Amino acid sequence: MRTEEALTEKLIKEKARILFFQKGLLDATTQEIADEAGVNRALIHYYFRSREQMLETLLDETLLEKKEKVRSILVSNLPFREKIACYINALVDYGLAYPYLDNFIISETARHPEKIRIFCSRDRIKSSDLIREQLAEEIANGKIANISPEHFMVNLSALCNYPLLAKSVLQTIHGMTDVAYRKFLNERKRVIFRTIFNEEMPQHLANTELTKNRL
Amino acid sequence: MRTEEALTEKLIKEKARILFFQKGLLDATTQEIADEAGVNRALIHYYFRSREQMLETLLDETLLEKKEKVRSILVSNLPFREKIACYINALVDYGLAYPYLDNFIISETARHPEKIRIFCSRDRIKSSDLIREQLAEEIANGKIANISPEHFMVNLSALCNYPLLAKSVLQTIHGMTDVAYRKFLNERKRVIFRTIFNEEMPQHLANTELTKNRL
DNA sequence: ATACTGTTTAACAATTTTGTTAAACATCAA
DNA sequence: TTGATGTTTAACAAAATTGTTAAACAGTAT
Repeated sequence: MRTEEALTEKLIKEKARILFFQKGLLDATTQEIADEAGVNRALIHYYFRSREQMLETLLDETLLEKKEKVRSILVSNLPFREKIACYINALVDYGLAYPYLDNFIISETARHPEKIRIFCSRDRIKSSDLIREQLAEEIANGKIANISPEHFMVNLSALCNYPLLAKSVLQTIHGMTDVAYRKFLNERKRVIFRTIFNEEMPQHLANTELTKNRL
Repeated sequence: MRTEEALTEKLIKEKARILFFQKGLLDATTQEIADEAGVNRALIHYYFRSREQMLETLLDETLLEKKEKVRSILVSNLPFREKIACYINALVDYGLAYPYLDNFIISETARHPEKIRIFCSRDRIKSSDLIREQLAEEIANGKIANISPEHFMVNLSALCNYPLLAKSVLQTIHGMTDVAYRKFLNERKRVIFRTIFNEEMPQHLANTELTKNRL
C-alpha cells in the first residue's frame, strides 16, 4: 500500500535521525534503529539497501533542510543586525532539535574524508560571501570592530553550535537539568548578539517566533 | 626488560592518541591501533586488559594533562586580560595538537552518559568560578559588557574549540591547505581576544612562546 | 648451560553486526 | 476466489572485531 510504504520509510528515517542527531549515538546499529522504530531490521535494507546508504540519504536530507533554513536568512534583505539576530535564533533553535548533527558530520568526515565534498557540494556560495558587503559597511561605519567575513562567520557558528555539541559536558559541570540547559541556551541567543556587536539585541528580535515572521 | 616495557606501552598509547584525538578516528579498532604502533594486537590486551580500559587510561591521562595546563593559567595572578590571552593561546595550541579530543569526549559521553562523571570528577572547582571576581571587576569598571562568568567561559571555549572540531569542514569550504588552516587558527587567537574584549590583543601577548614564559 | 622472568606472537574462540533470502502476510484487482 | 504486487518477518550466512591462550622468544641471574 502506497501510504503505508511512505509511512514505514519515513518512520525509520525519523527514528534514525533521533538516534544519530538528537541522542548522539553516532554508531547506532541497524538493530537499534529498527528497535527504535519498532520494525524488523530487514526493513532497513529493504528500503535503503544498506546502513551506509540510509545514512547518506539521511544526512543529505537533514543538511539540505538546515542549510535552506539558514541560507534564506543570509540572502534576505534584512538590515545587518536583524539578519544576524535571525541567524542566531535559527541556528540555536535548529541545534536544540538536533544537537549532535554537527558532531556527526565532524566524525563522519574524519572517518571518510572523501565524503566532505558531498556535504559541502551544495554550497556553491560560501556563507561568508553572503554577508561580505554588509559587514564591510558596518565596519566602515565604525559600528563593529574590524574582522574578516570568514572569521566573523566562524565566530558566529562557534558561539551558536559549540554549546549544543558540548551539551552533556556543560550540563554536568554546571549541574543543570534539561530545562535549565534549554533556558541557558535561550539566554545565549542574546549573549551571542552582545558578544558579536557589543550591544544589546533589540527586544523585538529576541523572540524566535517573531523573528520567523519577519522573513 | 623494564625500559622496553615502558617503551612499548608508551608507544601504543602515543599511537592510539594520534588515531583517536589527532586523526579523529574515534572508533579505531584494536587492529588499527596495533598496526599504527607496529606491534601485535594482543599486546594491547597484555598491557591494558581491554580496549575499553586502554581508552579510559588514555582519556584520563590526556585530559589531566590538558586541564592542568589550562587550570594553571586561570589560577595564576596575572591581570585579567593577560590571563585570558594566555588561556586562548593555550587552548588553541593544545587543540592544534589534538583537534579531536573534545569531539571524542562529546561522542563518548553521548554513548555512555554514566562516564561523564569520570571526565568531570577532577574539576572540583568550575573554571567559571576561577574568573568570577576578576570578571566582575572588569564589568564594574566598564571595561567589558555585562556577562555572567558561565556565559563568558562558554564563549571562550566555543570560540577556541569549535574551529578545531570543525577543521575538515571549514578547510574544505574555504579551500585551505593544512598550512593555511594553521595560519588561520593562529590569526584567530587575536580575533578571539578582539571579539571578547572589543579591543586589540596586546602585541607582547600575541606570541605563544612569550606567554608561556610569563607563568 | 640452565632455569626464570617478562614480552611477543600466532592461532583460536566467542560475539557482534551486517547483509541476504525464502517464506508469510496483506491488499487489491480481475 | 484467485492471482499479482508489494511489505514484513524469521532464519541464515558472512564478515569483522574483541578477547584468550599456549607457545616462542629474549634477556638475566644462578
